[in-house]
This record gives sequence, C-alpha cells and structure tokens, in this order.
Amino acid sequence: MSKYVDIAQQLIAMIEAGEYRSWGVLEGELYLTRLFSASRVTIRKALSLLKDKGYIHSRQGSGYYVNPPEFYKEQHLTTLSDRYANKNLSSIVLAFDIVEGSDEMRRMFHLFEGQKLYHFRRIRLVDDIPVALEETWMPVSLFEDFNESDLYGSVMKYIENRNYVISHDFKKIQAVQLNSEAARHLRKEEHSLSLQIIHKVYLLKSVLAQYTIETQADNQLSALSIR
Amino acid sequence: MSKYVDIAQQLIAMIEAGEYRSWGVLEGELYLTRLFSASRVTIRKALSLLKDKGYIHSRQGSGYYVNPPEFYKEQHLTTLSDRYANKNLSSIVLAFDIVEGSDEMRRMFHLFEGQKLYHFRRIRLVDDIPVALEETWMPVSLFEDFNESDLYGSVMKYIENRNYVISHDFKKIQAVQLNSEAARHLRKEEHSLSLQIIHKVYLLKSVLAQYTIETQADNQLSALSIR
DNA sequence: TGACATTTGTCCGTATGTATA
DNA sequence: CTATACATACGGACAAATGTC
Repeated sequence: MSKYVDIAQQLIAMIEAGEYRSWGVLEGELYLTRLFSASRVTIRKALSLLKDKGYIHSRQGSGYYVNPPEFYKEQHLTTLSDRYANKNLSSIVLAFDIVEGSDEMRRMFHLFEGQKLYHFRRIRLVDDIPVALEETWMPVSLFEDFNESDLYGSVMKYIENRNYVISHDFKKIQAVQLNSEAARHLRKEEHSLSLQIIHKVYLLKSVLAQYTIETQADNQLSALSIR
Repeated sequence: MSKYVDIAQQLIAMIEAGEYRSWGVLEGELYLTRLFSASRVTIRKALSLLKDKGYIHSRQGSGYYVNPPEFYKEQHLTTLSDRYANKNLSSIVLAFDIVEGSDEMRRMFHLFEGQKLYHFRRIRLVDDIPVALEETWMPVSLFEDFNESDLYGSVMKYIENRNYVISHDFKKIQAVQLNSEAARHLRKEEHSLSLQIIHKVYLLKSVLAQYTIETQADNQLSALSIR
C-alpha cells in the first residue's frame, strides 16, 4: 500500500466517522505533513484522491473543506460489486448457455468463425433484496474453464483470478421501462422506469472480455463535479 | 494559463487530430519533458489530466496508451453548456415567474419567510435542434437584478459574471417518460424514454444558488473508469 | 528461469506564484 | 499591506512493474 493511499484512507475514515462538520474546514497541508510525517507532495496526492471521490474540495488561499455526505455517499457510476463492496451480495442464475451471438456482438468481440460466447442472466441481490438484473456475454476462447458455479460470485473477481488484467470499464446509461419478467424479478411494478447500465470490460491491448447489460431496480444515480 | 494545462491541451489537440492510433502508444515521459521543456512532475500532471478526461491510460513499466474515441467523444456527465461548449446553443423561454416554491424547495434553499424564487422553463437548442427541456428555480435574494433577458444565454455565465463563485455542481440522473408537452417541445414521441438530470448548483459556503431539472432529448450518457 | 534495461509510480526537499482573509 | 494557504514547478532518488534477451 502506498503512503498516500494509506493517508487518504485514514482521512476518509475520519470524515465518515463524522469528525468534521459538513462544509467545515479540514486541517491544512502543513499540519497534515506533520501529523502523518509525510512531505507536502504526498499529502497533496492523498487530498487529491479525496477530492476525486467527492469527500472534500479546496480553495486556493483559503483551505480544504469537507463536503456533505450527499456528495460522496450516494450511488456513483460504479459497477454493482464496487457499489455494494461491503454488503452481502449474492446471485440467482436464471440462464447459462453458449451462443453464437448476433453479428454486432461478434464484431465487438472480434470473433473468428466458430468461436462462441458464454451468455448468462442473473438476478443480483443485496441482503436478499434484488438490486439488479444482469445479462452478460463473454468469449469462450478467453475463459475455457468458465462454468455455472462461477456465476454465484463476482465475475470480475473470476477474471482477475485468472491473471487477466482489467484495464478499462466503459459504461453507458440509458432509461428503460421494465418488462413483465424483469419487473417480477426485481419486485417492481410492470412498466416502471429504471436505469440500465451497459458495461464493456476491456483487458489489456483492447481485448473486450465482457459485455453486460445491468438493469437496475433503482431509478437513480448521482454524480458530482467541483469547479 | 498554467504550464501543465497548456501541455495537456496540446496533447489533446494532437490526439483529436488523429496523430495516434487507438490503443497505440504515446511518447514516454522522458521524451515529453524534452519536447515541452518541462520537468517530469509537470508532464505527469498534464498526462494525469488526459487520463481523467479519458484520452489515455498508462501502465507502470510499460507506457502511455491512447484510448479509442468512444471513451472521450461521447456525452459525459456534464451540464449542457459544458457538453455543447463550442456549439451554437440557444434557448426558447416557455415561462418566467416568481413563486413561493414548495416546502421542500424552500427548505433546500434555506429561505426565510417572505423570500421568493425565480422559476423558469426553457427549451435548449443546439443548431436549432432541441436537446433538452429545463426547469429551474433560483432565490430572488441572491440575484436581485435577474430578468427574462438573461434567460437567452447561459445562466451559469450570468451567475459568474455577478462575481459569485460556483463551487459545486451536484447531479442526479433518473429515467423518465416524456409527457405530451415535453415530447412536443423535444420533437419526440409521447411516452418515449429519456434521461433526466437534476442539478444543484452551490456557491461558496454551502449556498444553494440553483436547482434545475434538465430533461434530455437523448436517452444516453456515458462514463469511463480505468483501473 | 534469471538478469537487465526501460518506463511509470512514489516520495522527498525546495522555491516561487497566486488567491484569500 | 501582510500573513497564510493552496497551486505550480523544478530536480533528484528509489521502488515496482514490464518486456526482452
């Protein structure tokens, strides 16, 4: 663990423990260099991390200020596994098969003749409450030993355990209306509105490893930008 | 203009001009220090900016790589004025009045007895094509001289011209179905799905200056995260 | 497998610029 | 005007990951 990440985590813990008022001042860089026995550069890197995550903001000549929880507690644009990192996340597998895939899908994965795709659908639950419906495609050629039992954990973790390195995670968000099946699985009204996140997970060298459509039970996501 | 921002802009211009292949390598830090006569720290700050904007990614021990346009060209989670920065943006004002506001709205703005809110609705157009419908509330007390003629430009610009400093811009995204009026204004089918972005614009010291509901004509937004 | 050069990542000290109070 | 605090910039050193021989 690098020093600046360690410092950042300590500061985040302090903020989440409520040691600072919303919009209140954080100690200055000079104080923090002494507190953590680190150089100003390192402190600044840690604070910059906190800024990116929405915990604080700063004003030149004035100081660092703690943001209200609304700015960092809400769902940001992350994948399910990130979002519910410390929660009790489980899955129900609705389908698992091997398919040809549509022309567009095959083009996206750069598949050759004969190469196929895993295809599966899962309900994702947090504390036994459904939070999302997932439909995923992955190339068989990359994951020869993949099987249904891997579907009960995090597929991202499976990929990383295979020593593949995930380099990019591209997301697109769109509004959808739940069909009757989706509504039933997510315990919502039929036709209710929801956000759909489309992921593309890339390995090194532009290799597309996974294409996922995640239909959320919730109809809200938040984002923050600071000038 | 600081040096690292200047360098970042030059690099972005080169990437957008197509001087690099997607997933291709960018020159290393050492080369760039010589090219721009800057220290390694400065080059790294510039490259870090490019990373944040989705133009490049890097791998320790390997190098910097240019992302495909999909990762930086699409609509990110920005306000309209950012998104269409260099386009021909105009407005049609549908309504402009001064209101009490709901209890929740008054609480959000911390209004005292008697204080009121500007309220207006606009169609926002790019090259005369409607891209969004906007409904906004702003406290009268902050902007005594605000009037309808200010609605034809950017309200953000108006705020900054008044020497107010915008510190935060909080956004929430949700799925909605266009009602008949919205659909007509946006030239879409009634009941078609769309994304709605709810903004809260804060000045210094937690002063809420603007609350806006922006209903998009488009049903897509994208985001990127890199490991 | 191991050694090696290359490249990015982290960290330090220091100096100067600039906005704020 | 002045002190303070964050922002930018430089130079140097070592660590860690990568690719190659």
